[in-house]
Amino acid sequence: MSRVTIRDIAKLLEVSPSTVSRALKDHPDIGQTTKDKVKQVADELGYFPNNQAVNFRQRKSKLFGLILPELGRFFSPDMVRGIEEITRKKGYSLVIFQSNDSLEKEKECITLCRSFGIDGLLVCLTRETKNIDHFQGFAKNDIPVIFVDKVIREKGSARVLINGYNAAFTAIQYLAKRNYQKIGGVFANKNLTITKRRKEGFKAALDKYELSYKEHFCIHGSSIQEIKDHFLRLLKQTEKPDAIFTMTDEILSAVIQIIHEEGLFIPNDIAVISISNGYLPYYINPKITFIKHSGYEVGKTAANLLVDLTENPNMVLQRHIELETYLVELDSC
Amino acid sequence: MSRVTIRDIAKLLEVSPSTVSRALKDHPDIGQTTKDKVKQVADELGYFPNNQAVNFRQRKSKLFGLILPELGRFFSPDMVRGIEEITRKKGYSLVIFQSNDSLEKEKECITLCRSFGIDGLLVCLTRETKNIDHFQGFAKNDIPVIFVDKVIREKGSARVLINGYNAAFTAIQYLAKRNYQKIGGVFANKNLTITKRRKEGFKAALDKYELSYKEHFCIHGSSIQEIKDHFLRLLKQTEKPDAIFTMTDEILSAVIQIIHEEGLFIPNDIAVISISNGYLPYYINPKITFIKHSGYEVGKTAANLLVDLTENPNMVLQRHIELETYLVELDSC
DNA sequence: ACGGATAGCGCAACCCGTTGCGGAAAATAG
DNA sequence: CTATTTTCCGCAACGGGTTGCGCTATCCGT
Repeated sequence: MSRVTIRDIAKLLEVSPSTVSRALKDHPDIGQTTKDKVKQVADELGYFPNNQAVNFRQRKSKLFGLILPELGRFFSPDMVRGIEEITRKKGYSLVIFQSNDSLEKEKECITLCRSFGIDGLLVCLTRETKNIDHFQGFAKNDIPVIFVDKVIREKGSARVLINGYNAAFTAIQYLAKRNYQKIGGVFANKNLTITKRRKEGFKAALDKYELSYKEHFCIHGSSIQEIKDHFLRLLKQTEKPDAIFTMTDEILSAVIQIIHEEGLFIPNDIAVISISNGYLPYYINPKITFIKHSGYEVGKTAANLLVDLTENPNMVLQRHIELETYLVELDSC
Repeated sequence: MSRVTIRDIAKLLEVSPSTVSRALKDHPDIGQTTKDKVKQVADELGYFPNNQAVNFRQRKSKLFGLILPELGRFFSPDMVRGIEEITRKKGYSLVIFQSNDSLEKEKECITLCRSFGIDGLLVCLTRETKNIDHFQGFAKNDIPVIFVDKVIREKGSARVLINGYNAAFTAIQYLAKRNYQKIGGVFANKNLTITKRRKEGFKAALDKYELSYKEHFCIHGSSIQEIKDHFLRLLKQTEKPDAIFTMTDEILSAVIQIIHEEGLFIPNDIAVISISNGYLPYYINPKITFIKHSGYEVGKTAANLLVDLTENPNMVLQRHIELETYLVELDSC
């Protein structure tokens, strides 16, 4: 059974397809009686418009693309949730692609997005991505691209992320005020902008509170396993930190596991603070204080910006948005 | 700058668009020299096919829809990850929709899917959904629909989920063998098939080990808050369970929080076992034993089945798949 | 009754790649 | 050298909704 088209309705009523088309969208050129008849027949036949045809004609797809390294368990699901929510509210749908943290796959995703004729793109870059030249194709066709969360600082690019500098700063400040002296940090891949910003905030806060930055208290890793290994080694050193800052929930989860496995207690043996989306800190016993950032808000903000850029590219002034975070105090370090 | 079409190439080479089209796909009717020239020019101009036009013509979209109540933090991100992986490997892309556990929104999502002309659909039903009549429209157009995880038992429908009965049975068996006598259970909404199946397994195992099923040791809830409230009340009763089974990670996370807040210790005060995707049990101290199910595997299996149903609807025999789970022993109850 | 305004609708092109069919030129056969 | 096949390519329609433009019929005013 083939689907009902506008021409089927037209034939049945002995009018032209254009009349049907206009009648269905209440075009003033069409008389009320005709409109009524068309709508009634459309209803009876169970007609619904073929978006493929419409979008093809209008040269738009009402689709947004979302490329992200991987659907994780903390930040990204919330972000996707926020993106999907806004996206749909505004009449768009969302196609998702995983780049698996591979630059090559990221480029594949881009090709797919282009061939689908997406109207806008949200991207969370892979850790392999060093520049954003491969997104130039979209600019040429006036298709807006917004970088989210894992971004690269490049002028002109639209970016939505949290203020990682302030978040890290706030975390260390909290520890410093509680007289922790030997503050360590566990960070993601050294080369990522997200890591750099958070480490800058980390260092600045240490500086402000006259605590020396100790390189061997800071570890970096690109995978959870690497982080676990490095952190375990850190704990085995003769001089151990008395407090640990973790820059993401993923890292926090790794650190927590090692701490438990080593039979250490929080906060007596070691205090822990993290930038977090705000779930994990509640599962842990004792709960830990964290700097709350919201994947959901980042997602919503980015999606709203994308809609604006898509529909009124020239009206949008603020193309770079950093969301602020806040302290959620759950323990008593 | 508008995008390059097949006609642009045709004009440049003074051939017909059809020749270009055929040349680009190595049609035997076209001479080698022409093919080479076409391909070269296509390359120079940065031509890439307009999928919208192609799909419109072929009356297919190479898009799969995925409707789920909400993107959670445990099972569903992994499932989506698996779906996206297979989907893309097989040449399809994935559009996601959130129904927010509302039947009305679920229907909205269906309308969107239909108007997009998706080639196949994966659905995780809302808790409000009592029947699947509103999916009939897809059947009429030979568009396969697969129900995933949260399904409704209805003959003829394609379903992929875990064997919740066996999973629950295994969990209770584990507790019974360790001589827990007063086993409680925390379940989701009573009316859901997923809940019923797991509770059946729960009861069956109690029965096998001659442990009486106590209604007041079992609680149900539709939201995390509701579950927390009920569970807290359970703990305040004079007769408390000595072990608790939780049917999902979401529920486990709620239960864990209450246990911690009440200052109870696992497993001495109360043992805990859960069906889990396998992350949360590691964050908790002490780690807890769980029945491992895999959102990732469910996603991959469902996506593979969907591809099969889409491409060879008549070849597929097995339209109902239940994945088995296994015990992961982390504690020493 | 006649000129101009307006309401109501149809024609046909358009978006872009695909494909059945037919035709001309070249190659091969006889 | 003619007849037949093969090679290579173009024409035109298709898919389904949209839209600029033009045409006719009715209406109003004078």
